[in-house]
This record gives sequence, structure tokens and C-alpha cells, in this order.
Amino acid sequence: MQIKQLSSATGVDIETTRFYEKQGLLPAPARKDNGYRDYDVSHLERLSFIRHCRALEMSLNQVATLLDFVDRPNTPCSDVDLLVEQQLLKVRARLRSMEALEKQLLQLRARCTGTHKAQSCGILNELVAAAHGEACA
Amino acid sequence: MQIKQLSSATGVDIETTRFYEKQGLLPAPARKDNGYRDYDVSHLERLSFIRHCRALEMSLNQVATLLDFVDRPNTPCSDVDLLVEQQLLKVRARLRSMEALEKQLLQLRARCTGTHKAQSCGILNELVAAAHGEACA
DNA sequence: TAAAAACCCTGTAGTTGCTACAGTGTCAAC
DNA sequence: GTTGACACTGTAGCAACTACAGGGTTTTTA
Repeated sequence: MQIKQLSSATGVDIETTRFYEKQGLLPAPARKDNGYRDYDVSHLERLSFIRHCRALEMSLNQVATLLDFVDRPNTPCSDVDLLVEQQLLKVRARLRSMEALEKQLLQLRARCTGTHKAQSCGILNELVAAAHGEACA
Repeated sequence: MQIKQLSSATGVDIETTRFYEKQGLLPAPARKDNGYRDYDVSHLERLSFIRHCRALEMSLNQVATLLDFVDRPNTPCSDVDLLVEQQLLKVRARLRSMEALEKQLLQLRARCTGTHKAQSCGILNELVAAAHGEACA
């Protein structure tokens, strides 16, 4: 399988696929006579695995750790649990802050009165005032 | 005011403050005889403004746009509204995806049976299976 | 059969928003 | 007069790609 096929099958960009190889996440495939990479099903599965983990917002380092476990099935796996737990905490913290963010942006938007001068723009004034308040605090 | 004072007043790292100057977001302050930067209140307010916008997850480009409006109070401000609107959409999209993410990680965590071999680790198996399903779809 | 389009290669540089030095200079206190 | 905290410039590094530049190969089309 050529890189194009692998990439469209997994939805991973071609350049990104080569990048993962360079980073040691995806093993270097065989080469055809012309030097083209020649992937097999194992690459497809591994690349999908990486993509899936990345969709879960794991860092490439975390993905590498998980791939290590996949590669060595006889090692104890308590760290896998820990990794997922950490990831969950991270995502949750981020979730809370995004919620707060949404609220602030909504308030900001509500300040727009349809005025057409920056001078009297409620949004800008609010941002300036908020910044001022913060600097004093 | 020296850079240290400005930085601790705003909570912005010293290096970051210099970085903002280099990026043109914060105007270059006067210099003392010894070459040290000498900030005034306007810098403090501007840096707070930047920090506040960054806390709202705006890019430096977006912040620069807003600062332009602050600097030219007579320009029409409909773009400010648009910018905030875009930001809101972005944050909301991200919020939804974080929620989905949390759900997936919770499910993943629930697969852990306390087994101690990677081979039979529910989490890893789930990830592998999910990746496999995706690649086939 | 020739040329154009589509694919592949390597290697390097750019992106965003910082952060971390290295190497040097200045200033206040003990 | 030397330690310590602070300041300066400039460059390199981080994550995780992304985008060329400058080449080669293969397939399709005229």
C-alpha cells in the first residue's frame, strides 16, 4: 500500500504520516524498488490507533507510551490506567475553563449596542475595563 | 516602572512581555540611561488588556486587531462584534468536543479490570478495537 | 510517442505562543 | 569589593504539525 492509500484510509495527512515515522511512532515500512514506502495492514492499524489517541487529546508522548504497552503485551499495565486517569483530569479541567470562557464571551457579546464607532463600542470598553480591573487587583 | 514590576503587576512573565514588544503588541517603552525599559501606566493597561484577551483564548492576531480598534476610536467597530462572535463559535465547538472527549475517556477508564498484563488490559484493547473500527469505516 | 498530471522522495523552514538559555552589563546592599 | 538581584540582546527549543523546494517516478492523456 502506498502512502496515499494509507493516508486516505486513516484520514491522516501524508506529511503527518511521514512525520510520525520520523518520530518513531510508526515503524518504517518496507520500500519498493523505486524507493516508495510500502505499508501493510499493521501500519494501518497502528496509524489508526495513533489517530484515535490523538482525537482523545493525548500527546504524542502519551501515545508512544501506550504503543509500548501494545508492543509488549506481557508488561504490567497499571500505568495505562494512570495515563487515562490523568487525561481525564486534564480534559475536565479544560472543560470547566471552556465553560467559563463561553459565559464571558456571551456577556461580552451582549454589550454590543450596534454602535458603529470603536470609541463607544461596548465590547471594547468592557475588555478595557476588565483588563483595568485585573491590573489593579 | 521596570519590567519586573510591570510583569508582577500584570502576571505576565518578563520574557513574554519582551516577546509582546517584539511582536508589536506592546509599544516599545522609553529607556533609562542604562538601557533599561521604563514603562508607564499605559503599558500596564495595554498588557492587562492583552492578557485578558488571551485568557479568552484569542490569538495574538485577534488581540492585535482589537488593539487597533482601541488605538483608533473613530473607526467603525462592527468587526469587533464579528471577532467576538467567531470566538464564541470556536469556543462552543471546542466545548462540545471536550464533552464528547470526557465521555469517551470515562468509558475507557471503566474498562480497567485491575488486570496487570497489558495483553488483557481492557483500556488498551478498547483503544485498539476503536482504532480498528475507524480504519475500516 | 511525448507531454502533462499525479504521485513519491528527502530535507529544511515556517507556524503559534511562548520558554529557556548564553553571555553580558548594571545596580544596591553588606 | 563582592555577592545578589535585576536588566539587556539574541538565539534555540518546545509541540505537532504544515508547507515548501527541488528533485524523481508512474500513469494518464493528447
